[in-house]
Amino acid sequence: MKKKNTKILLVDDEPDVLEILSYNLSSEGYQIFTANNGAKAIKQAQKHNPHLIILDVMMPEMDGIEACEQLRQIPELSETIITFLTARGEDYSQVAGFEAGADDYITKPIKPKVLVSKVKGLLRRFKDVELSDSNITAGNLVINREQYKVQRGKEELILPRKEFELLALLASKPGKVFKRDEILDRVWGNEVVVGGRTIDVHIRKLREKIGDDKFKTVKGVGYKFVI
Amino acid sequence: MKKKNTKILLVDDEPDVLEILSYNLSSEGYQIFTANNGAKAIKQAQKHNPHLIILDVMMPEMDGIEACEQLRQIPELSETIITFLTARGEDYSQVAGFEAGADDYITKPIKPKVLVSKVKGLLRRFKDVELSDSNITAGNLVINREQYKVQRGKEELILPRKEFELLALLASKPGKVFKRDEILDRVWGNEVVVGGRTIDVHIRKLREKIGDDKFKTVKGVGYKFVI
DNA sequence: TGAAACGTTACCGAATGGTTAACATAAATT
DNA sequence: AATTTATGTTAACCATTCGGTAACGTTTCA
Repeated sequence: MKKKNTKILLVDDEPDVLEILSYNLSSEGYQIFTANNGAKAIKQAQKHNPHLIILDVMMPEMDGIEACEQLRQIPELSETIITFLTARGEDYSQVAGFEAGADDYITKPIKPKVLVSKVKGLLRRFKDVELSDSNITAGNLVINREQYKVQRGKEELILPRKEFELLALLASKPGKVFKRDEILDRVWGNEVVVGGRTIDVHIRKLREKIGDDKFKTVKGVGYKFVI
Repeated sequence: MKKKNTKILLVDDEPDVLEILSYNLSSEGYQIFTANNGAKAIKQAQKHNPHLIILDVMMPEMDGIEACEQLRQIPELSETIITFLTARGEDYSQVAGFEAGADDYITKPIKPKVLVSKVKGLLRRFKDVELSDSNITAGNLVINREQYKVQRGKEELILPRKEFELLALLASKPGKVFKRDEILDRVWGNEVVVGGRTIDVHIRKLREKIGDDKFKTVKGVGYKFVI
């Protein structure tokens, strides 16, 4: 899964903290939602079903611990990772936090680099589960995301990254036509702007390696992978 | 043996940590003793002859390593399992810990569930027999984390720490591509920031020692170990 | 037929990784 | 404690390849 589709909910009563977290994480490409108290956090969580929730312990009214406990009651959020923000040295809140069902904690003051790598680490766990048995099988192709390789029958193909991503996308739903927009979005990402012929060239390369017949052009729309 | 008769000695200088460990383990039915420094730990151990000692590495005065070494001198405690509490990523303390005679380690932050199941596991091992299965076998390599040794066929390789950790990580899932991010995170730890070529250099050394063909580069993604 | 969309090729620049040596630091040895 | 050795990291440079674009060719369909 692309970062773009990874949702993070930030909960803190201080706007400044929200802002810095927000800035750092969204510039990493995550999709960010925020809430400034426990009640709103729960609403947001139910609405967006985020992958990760970063929760300040110290908040007026409903504190982080309580919010966490309530979040953990929501079945849809059972797979969500919850991590606390605590001031350094507040050991007790860590203890209570784990009891309330948190998976980790992040200590203030927040260092952007540490934050980002911590978040990556936490999400990796989630991704690993997602990816672990996510081999795509399409026709005589087996696409293994974890190993970044493609098997066609007995032979093993190693594709460059973009080609691999493109193939993986198309083959994830054989027969489905992916619009050019959609392909750009999911393989290249929204930020990057590339020229009009770029996709074609990559399709060309795939056709060369995998077989002309596997990739059909739907004029005016996009491409599809057929078995 | 009934849990009720299983004695556990907890040693940590932070009362909060003692409290949570104590709470979780005693609610599992174990008989708990505590100490807040190395010297007291030794006294307690001699007095109660516990089955398991959980020892924080970082303590003022006598640290966990030293305490462990002294505990290991006591003949009555030869059957006692000693496990360390370490912060995640403190690889070295693990090494030193094993050298000092520890049987295992538990990483902070402590998650109650993990703690309990780990403790159960340790005690089960104690009941059964000594059997270390923390060896990774990949191809003709046997990687022994406990002894920090690598065997290739009959010959025994001693690798420097980082090289060993890197190899152990890659070989833990042969075929899986580990992204550079992930490698940095898991071998170097997420606070440490090292230059961009550091991983490459270590891969180079491994390739020299283990074999060029075992380590494949996936450009733009990372490295994988292949059998 | 001609405009729009896609296909193809060749080429270039940037990104990425490889390699070596030098430097820094930690460990071991005396 | 001083010296030597081993390990870890960085810097500098090289080699490769990947991704993208331009330019032109081809198909499609009104």
